[in-house]
Amino acid sequence: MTTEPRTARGQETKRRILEAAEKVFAEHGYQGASVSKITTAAGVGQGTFYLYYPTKHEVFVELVDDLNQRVRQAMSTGSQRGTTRLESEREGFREFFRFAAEHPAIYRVVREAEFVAPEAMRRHYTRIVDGYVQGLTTARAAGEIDPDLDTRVAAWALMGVGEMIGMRWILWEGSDGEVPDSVLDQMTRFIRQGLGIARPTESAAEEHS
Amino acid sequence: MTTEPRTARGQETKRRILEAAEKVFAEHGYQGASVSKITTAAGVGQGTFYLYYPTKHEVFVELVDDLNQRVRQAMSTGSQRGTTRLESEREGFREFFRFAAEHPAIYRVVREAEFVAPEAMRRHYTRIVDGYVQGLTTARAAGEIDPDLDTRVAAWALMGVGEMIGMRWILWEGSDGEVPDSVLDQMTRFIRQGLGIARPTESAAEEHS
Amino acid sequence: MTTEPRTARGQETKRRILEAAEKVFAEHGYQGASVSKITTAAGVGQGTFYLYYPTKHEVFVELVDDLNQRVRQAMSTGSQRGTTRLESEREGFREFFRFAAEHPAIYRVVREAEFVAPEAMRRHYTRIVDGYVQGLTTARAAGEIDPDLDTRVAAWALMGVGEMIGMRWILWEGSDGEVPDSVLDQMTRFIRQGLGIARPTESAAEEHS
Amino acid sequence: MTTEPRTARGQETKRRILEAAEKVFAEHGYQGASVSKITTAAGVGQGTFYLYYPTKHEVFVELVDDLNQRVRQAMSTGSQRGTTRLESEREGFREFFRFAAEHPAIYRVVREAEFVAPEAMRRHYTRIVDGYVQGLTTARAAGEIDPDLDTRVAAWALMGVGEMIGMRWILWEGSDGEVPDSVLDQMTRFIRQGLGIARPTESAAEEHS
DNA sequence: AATGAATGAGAGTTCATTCAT
DNA sequence: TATGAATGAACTCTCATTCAT
Repeated sequence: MTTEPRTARGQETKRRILEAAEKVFAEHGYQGASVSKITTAAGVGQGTFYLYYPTKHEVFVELVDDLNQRVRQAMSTGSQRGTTRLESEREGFREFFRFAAEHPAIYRVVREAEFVAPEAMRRHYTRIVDGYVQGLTTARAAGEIDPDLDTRVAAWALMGVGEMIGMRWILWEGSDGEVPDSVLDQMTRFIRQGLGIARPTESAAEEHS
Repeated sequence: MTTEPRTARGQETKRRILEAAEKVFAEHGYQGASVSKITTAAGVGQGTFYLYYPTKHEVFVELVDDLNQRVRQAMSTGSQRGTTRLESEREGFREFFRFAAEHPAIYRVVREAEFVAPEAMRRHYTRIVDGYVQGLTTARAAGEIDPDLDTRVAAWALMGVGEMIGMRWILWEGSDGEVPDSVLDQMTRFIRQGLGIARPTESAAEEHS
Repeated sequence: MTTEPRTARGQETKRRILEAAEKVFAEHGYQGASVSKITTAAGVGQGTFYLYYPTKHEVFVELVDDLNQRVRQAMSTGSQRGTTRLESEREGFREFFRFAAEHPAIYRVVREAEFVAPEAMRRHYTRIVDGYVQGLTTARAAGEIDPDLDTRVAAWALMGVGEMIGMRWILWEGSDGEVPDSVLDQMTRFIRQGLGIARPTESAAEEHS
Repeated sequence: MTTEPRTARGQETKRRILEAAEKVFAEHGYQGASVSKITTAAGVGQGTFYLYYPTKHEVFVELVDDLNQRVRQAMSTGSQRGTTRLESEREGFREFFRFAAEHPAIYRVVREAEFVAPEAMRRHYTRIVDGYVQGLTTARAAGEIDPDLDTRVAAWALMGVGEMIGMRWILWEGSDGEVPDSVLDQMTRFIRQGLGIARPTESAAEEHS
């Protein structure tokens, strides 16, 4: 739905607009953001915006999709660091929180977007949940988690836990917030038990005080 | 911050404006709602609005607080129906979902509000979480739940689970959605385990197929 | 489709806007006219315009209808001055030209409007033609004109003659143009013969030098 | 005022732009047409337009002149088919209507142009009228028409009749409208009488039922 | 010759808010 | 208490035109 530039110069311009959009949306929210704020931030003329995006709504959608891709990438990277299911979850969340802390936009803007671009939002959440479902299904097959758990419901529950904790400790605690280890520990404990994962052996350090 | 009417007629007018505001915000979101839409829906003149509310923002805050009160009331009622901690949680959520299904506004609008009225939002979430913390603390003292769990973190986690499941099954599944019992069961199971509540005796019916 | 003011003050304002619109449309044409030019000319704020007219298009339609009413009134008045069919036609045209000379807007704007508000234009022309048809039908019944003439076709033909002559001699000859008597005479002669009206007796003065 | 291409390739390009302009102006009117729509329709880059036309206004003028030439050609051809003055008029109009039916653009666009390019319009009308004047003058010299008629006034009257009938029966009756023979007959009758042409002998078929 | 990129002025329209009645 | 009138700033979006390649 967006127009692809045909020259290198154009691509550069479009990229700058998208970056500016992220900054502006993050600072003012969807409604508070205006095309003119975006173009000013990007250092281009107002009309230039419409060369690449038909509407303000459309940049927003592209931005959400872009952020979604990046956050999933981050989570996936974190997840692969873990050797057990639990470690995977924990590291996935850690990366998620880190990403969120570096891009508070994703929280604020994405949450606000439910009203303004529902499809984009659903795509966003669904994609993340799909990742969880896959991981959980594999884990269940391997006997690592409660065999009676519905992986889809569990996945949405995990999503919710992560989102809420993130909102509370990252967004609310000032802009450079970070989820403290103690909270991450408690959260991991809750999730471990919720998923029915056996308690790690004493040697395994669950509690990184 | 809002002006209290001095006559009965005035009270009636203010009430009608608030009701209209709920309807209009629910339908159009915060930005899409206009004062004129609200006054039209309320059947009063445009100027009348400003007799009771100094700004559009202020009705919104009052509305959020009002909804918050009602949702907490509903949850509390449900909660008291339960005889064990687990039943309390389950019934609390059930009422929460029921309320949400009847007032999809609360989800949409409240979620959107994060940006537009952050203080109101924090108050909203904090109040609900406070209720949870209280319940959980009592339960922990009674030995009903995992003694090592940080009740505050757990409360936020519960909040997140409820919100996300509600969003997914109530808002997304069409407007008259309802969370199916099977999902509520799975969710309850996840929470029971997460909180470290002992499995109910066989006689207790956890699985309402 | 326009909003009626509920107070005297409002009516006055709406009237001023319509008057300003006539002036501005006359000067700049439909496209060249802007709402802001109109409101400036009317001495009101830009937003005030939208209190009474939903769009620029809508004032235009109201204006065309208004002009139409006035021009038909003028023609009718002139027409009634004549004692014979021919005199009626002649005097009707004379008034038409006089009106057009005083309101060059009607020509320019109305002609331009075919593209921008076709319905309004058709209404305009049809109403005028209807007047002609009525007059011609009566005259035909009275044996005053060619009995084999289709009054509808004749009416459109008359319309065309008047419009074109008016455009040529009023609009083109400078803004305060007036159709010279000699032209009106020639035109009347053409029409008299075209309609098959018997030549007036010598005593009757057809040629008003 | 337009730039003449120096190569065959350039000529081809300019021609394509003019053709595209006709289509686009016909569809959207003068203001609704944009240079970018024209260049897109022509399949050339936006900048290319300005190689051949200094402004949007200028293509329009060229287009009007072009259409004028074609319509006069068509009328002339029809006219020459007639053996008497009356037949000439009738056949001229027939071709005019045929052309208009095939190019509704000419009506709409040309009429709209009065405001946007008055000089072009006057040239357009004047040229057609000049043709009439010439024909009528010849006919008058040959004693075919009313010797007291001012040929110039009569020519403008004829113009008006044709335009109005065409507008009514071609533009309004759906896009593939055609002036019915009965209307053409009536119109011819009106004109014949108006011009003071003697009634054709019985053998001549005036009424093509 | 041809093009896509870029621009900024200006368009129509909305709306929270103020004010006179 | 209640109201409709009025406003102007701000918004999104369009477009004729210029320019570097």
